[in-house]
Amino acid sequence: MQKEFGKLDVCTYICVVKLEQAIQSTKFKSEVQKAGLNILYTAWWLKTVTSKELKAFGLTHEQYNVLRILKGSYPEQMCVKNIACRMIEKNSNVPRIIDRLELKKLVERSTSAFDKRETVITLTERGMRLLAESSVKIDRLFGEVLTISEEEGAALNSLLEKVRENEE
Amino acid sequence: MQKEFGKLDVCTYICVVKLEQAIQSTKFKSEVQKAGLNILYTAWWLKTVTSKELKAFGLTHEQYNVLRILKGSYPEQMCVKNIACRMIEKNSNVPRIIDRLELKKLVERSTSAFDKRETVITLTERGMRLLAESSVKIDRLFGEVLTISEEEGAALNSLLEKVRENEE
DNA sequence: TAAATGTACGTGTACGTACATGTATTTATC
DNA sequence: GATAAATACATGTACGTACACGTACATTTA
Repeated sequence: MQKEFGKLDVCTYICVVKLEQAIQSTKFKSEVQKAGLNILYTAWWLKTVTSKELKAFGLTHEQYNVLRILKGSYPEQMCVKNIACRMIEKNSNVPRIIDRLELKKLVERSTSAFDKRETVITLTERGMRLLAESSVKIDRLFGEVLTISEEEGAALNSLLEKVRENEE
Repeated sequence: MQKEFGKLDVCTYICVVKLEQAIQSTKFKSEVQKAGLNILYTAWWLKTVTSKELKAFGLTHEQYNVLRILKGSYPEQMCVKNIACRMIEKNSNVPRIIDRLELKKLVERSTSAFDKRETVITLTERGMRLLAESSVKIDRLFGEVLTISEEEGAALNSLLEKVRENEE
């Protein structure tokens, strides 16, 4: 049985449009405050939608990201540090994610010859194959789900960068 | 020592504006794909900024949210289910978050008289006080950090709702 | 009213995040 | 060249998420 919240279950939430309905709140202090919550909620929504798709491949969102980053510099290998600095969530514990990928034989660890402190990660044949299969699905999903136009995408990008303009 | 990624440490990331710089990538397939990553990154950024502020109060982002939700219906009590359906992350394990708030004596659990399956949560005096102090700080932080205008906030909100318009 | 079904919540597990610390190795400094 | 500082990574802990399942209680149905 699917977990439920109020009258809506998790599947329903994925189709819910309005923030007010999603978090059962109508009183926001301002559009700006609402935007903050909206960013958090939309990120959760995006992650959930893609995670559901990745489940068929036995991958988590984060494991998929690491595989994609590795592919990005293929055939050049990458060390853990260089993977970490490309992750979206900057506190990702990359060694731990690598542990799981290694268990599934999707990547291999070896010590760098140039700097023995570095652990160099290689995508295996199997990892390449799984990534190829899953990324087709994910790209298609994004195409189906994110139906905003390029212009709207660009507008969204410039607004989000503006949001992040200020430091602490 | 602060954890580092490439040349940037976590504190630096908080001030980084451009997504390209943040995730060390310049080749996005489209503005729409970039927007997807931008939403995820901005959400991480927002959470990190507020979590740092909440640390002074011994609260996590999620614990703070639960306290705020409780205050929202104060003095009326809330059951676990009704808290859960107001959380931004819909799979939050609310009983576990309540466990920690209860340990810190910020809330109290009791069984509902109307429906013995329900656990009713009450904000304690101490919880009220801590929430009051911390929310002043958080509201101020948001005011300082989110310097977009109300119009920009409204534009952002309508774009984000458009992003979520499509189901799986 | 007895049995079946549904609901609310607690709890267990795998995984991820945030952060601190330990260890091996490299680089900087004297 | 020896020592100190910095770096790369692994690992431990507390907490959160995603999800499955168990138990107590409520509601529906026969």
